[in-house]
Amino acid sequence: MTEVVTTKQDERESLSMAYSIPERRSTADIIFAQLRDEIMSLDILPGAKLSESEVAAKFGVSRQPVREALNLLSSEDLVTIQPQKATRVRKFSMARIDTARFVRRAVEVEVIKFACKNWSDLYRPGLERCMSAQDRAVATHDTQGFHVLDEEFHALLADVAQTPFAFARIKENKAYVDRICVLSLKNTDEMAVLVDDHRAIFEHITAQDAAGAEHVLRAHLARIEKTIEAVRLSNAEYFDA
Amino acid sequence: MTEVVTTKQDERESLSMAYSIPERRSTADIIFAQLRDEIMSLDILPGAKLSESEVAAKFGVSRQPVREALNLLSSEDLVTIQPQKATRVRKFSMARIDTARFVRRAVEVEVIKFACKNWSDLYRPGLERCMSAQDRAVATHDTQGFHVLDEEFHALLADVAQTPFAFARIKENKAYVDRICVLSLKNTDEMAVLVDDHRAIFEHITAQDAAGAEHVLRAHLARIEKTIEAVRLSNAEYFDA
DNA sequence: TTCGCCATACTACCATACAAGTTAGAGGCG
DNA sequence: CGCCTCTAACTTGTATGGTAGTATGGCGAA
Repeated sequence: MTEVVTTKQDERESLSMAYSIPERRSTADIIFAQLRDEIMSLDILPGAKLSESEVAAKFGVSRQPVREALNLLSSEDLVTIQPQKATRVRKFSMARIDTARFVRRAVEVEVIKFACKNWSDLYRPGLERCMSAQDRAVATHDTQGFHVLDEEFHALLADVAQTPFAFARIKENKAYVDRICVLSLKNTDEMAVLVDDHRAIFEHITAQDAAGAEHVLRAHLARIEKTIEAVRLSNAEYFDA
Repeated sequence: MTEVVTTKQDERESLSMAYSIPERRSTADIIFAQLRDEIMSLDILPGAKLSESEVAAKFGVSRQPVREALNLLSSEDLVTIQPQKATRVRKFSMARIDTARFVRRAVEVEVIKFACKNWSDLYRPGLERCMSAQDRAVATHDTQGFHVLDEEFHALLADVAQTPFAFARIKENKAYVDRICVLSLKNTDEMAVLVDDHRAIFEHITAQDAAGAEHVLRAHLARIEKTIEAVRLSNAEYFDA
């Protein structure tokens, strides 16, 4: 298999796809992906120190690839590099959160409009199957599975809109907010409300009612707010001043 | 190369109202900024090879900081790193262009809505001064200056909307498209049309007419399309298949 | 001539060593 | 006792050598 000769961009793209992770990657890429996962899942907490030497020892490699990984994480604002001092996992910043939510909302509102315009019954089975699966996830209290299905639903919307590229941006900003919500225990009632939202959005799109779909979507995306606020109060130590 | 005190980049950094990231101005950062400028201004053309050794020799430093700079450029999709083969300046991709335009439009439409909602006459002098300066730039055929003022105008809109953070995203995506338009000679007539758009947007915002402002903004952002198409035909060698 | 193989010269990648800045703590001095 | 200072142990930043993978050009054989 000489086909594994992919460029760095390809590797990282495939990471965001979450599926089909290539095997042959550079050491730096592996460490980057690993650290990123641990930061996103809060296995490494905000504020934690990430010494080049320590990480290098942990992975059994030299400092160089670790350094490159940390540089990339820094470019994603996941860590802060203080020269000659320390590298730390960046804490949550309300400004960053607001930006992420703002951009995500803006992009997805635009996506919804295209989805209404391009609606075809060809997309109906996929969306209905996804929502049914969400019902089952709620019934079985499968928060993990629901999270995956929720993301799939929004990906399907982007498919309908024929703007799959835009979903990458939605996902980016969604991921940052989701990282915070790991700290919050979602109960089944809240999940059920989200499924209702999905159904309402679906109905408006099938009716090609852009204004209605937008209205529900905005309310849908606003629901996360009280969760964020709760986490901010209960876990203030993970937030920037 | 250790005594790096002040460069012209410092002032440009201070312009961005971003977060208070401690400025680390290492050799790698300088090389990154320099290469980025040269790529963005097309001093280095798409497809050109960027060998670690050559760049290192050019700057009189070792390969390591150059390598880090290239990694960061790679994370911004400005270069492609082909392991053990070469590192090249990435060519234009229509998919990437469409994504950038889509996101920019989505975000700025949202910004405009907030601007209408939050309008106050306090913002009037700044915007009027900016538009007057644009008139002068058109009159003196100062395309360079117009470009700066155009960006300032859209930044001011974000100020009105009280979403300065969102402008960072607008600027990111705007920059990618602007890079292409370097290849196109803007004539004064086109610039005058853009100023008219700005005035129309301004009027709608002062009247707090969100729908009207959005309509003009969409038309405004669509004007670039024919420029892109022209460049794509006249400079096909800089585009990906 | 044309095809296939191999040596060679390139590339990015990784490891190691050294340099320079920061912080914390021990110890001397007022 | 309290404060200042200096040292030592961290940290990240840079330089350099060596390694593995890739493309290319030349040579030999069909």
